Amino acid sequence: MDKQSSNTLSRIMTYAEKECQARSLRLTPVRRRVLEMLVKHKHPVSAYQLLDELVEEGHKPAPPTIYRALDFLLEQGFIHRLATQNNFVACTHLGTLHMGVFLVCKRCKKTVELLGDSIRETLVDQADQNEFSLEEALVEVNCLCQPCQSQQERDQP
Amino acid sequence: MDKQSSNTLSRIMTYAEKECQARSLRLTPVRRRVLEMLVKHKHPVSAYQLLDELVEEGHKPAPPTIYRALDFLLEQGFIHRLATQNNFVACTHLGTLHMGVFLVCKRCKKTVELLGDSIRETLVDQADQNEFSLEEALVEVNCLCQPCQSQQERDQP
DNA sequence: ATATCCTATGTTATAAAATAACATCTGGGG
DNA sequence: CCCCAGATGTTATTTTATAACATAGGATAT
Repeated sequence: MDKQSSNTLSRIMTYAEKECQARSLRLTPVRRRVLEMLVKHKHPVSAYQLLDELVEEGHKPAPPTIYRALDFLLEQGFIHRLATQNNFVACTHLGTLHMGVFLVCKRCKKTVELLGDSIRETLVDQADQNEFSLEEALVEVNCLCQPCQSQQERDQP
Repeated sequence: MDKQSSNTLSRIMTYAEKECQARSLRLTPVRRRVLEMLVKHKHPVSAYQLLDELVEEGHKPAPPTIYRALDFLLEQGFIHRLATQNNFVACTHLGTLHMGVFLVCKRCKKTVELLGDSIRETLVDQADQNEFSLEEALVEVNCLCQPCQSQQERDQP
């Protein structure tokens, strides 16, 4: 891993630790390990992928252990869930109030998380008009990233 | 069923038939039946609920049959999939170019589909800035509808 | 210190959602 | 009529997620 992502990783872990302390919650070894793994991955990963990685490390947790850790991290806003992919991904806007808006390349799965402020405004508005109160939202956008667009053109000219 | 929804049902089925004809595709009995069931339901329903209903009717299809029908209906844009709920719902804006934007009451599951034009514009914009080309998007908004807000207040004052 | 309680984790089993792989049917074009 | 592509049937399996109950471990009060 390069210096940049290493910095990012440690900064995120420090942030998570402080947040947990502030909220009187425990960032236990399993939770910490799962968060670390998610931060290190470039792409969203599934619960069972995480499970397999832990098994390789010697730990042998069962599915509920992973799902409980994921639930915790979701609740604290440290990670997001991409429902169309059955995947989880570390939040890249920790500490910033935002809505989960994701561009996902449907070919290589490269994922970019946006802040989605203007979308949030629109949604609050439209929810209001329909007498719904917005609680939380998930926006998943199936895309092609630039390299995959080029590749696609080469594949099917 | 009241006259209004009956009209809606038959109008939708007629629309689907014409569209299939125009595209040289077959709205087979299974596909037709699944679409009918989805239109009749007020809330999004799961593939296995649909399966159970067909079993009750005497038909005894296996999961692949339902999923193939659902895939067909999704491709034709007659229905949408709500990924966070593992549910499917009939499109309420047939014939209108739109993006799937859903307000879903997290208590009673009442669901409203919006056209989402302004959100689409925003997303195209932001995808562009990130060198992604938008293909399709899913926006699911967890909400509380007005009656459920009131109920919630009564439950937990 | 230790009893107690709450939270987290371990463990086993199972439910729920989706798909793979292959067989069979069917209906429209030659 | 025959053929073939597309649709459905069938069986088995994979993938994702949770239920239910047992155990451990850390903070708090006494």
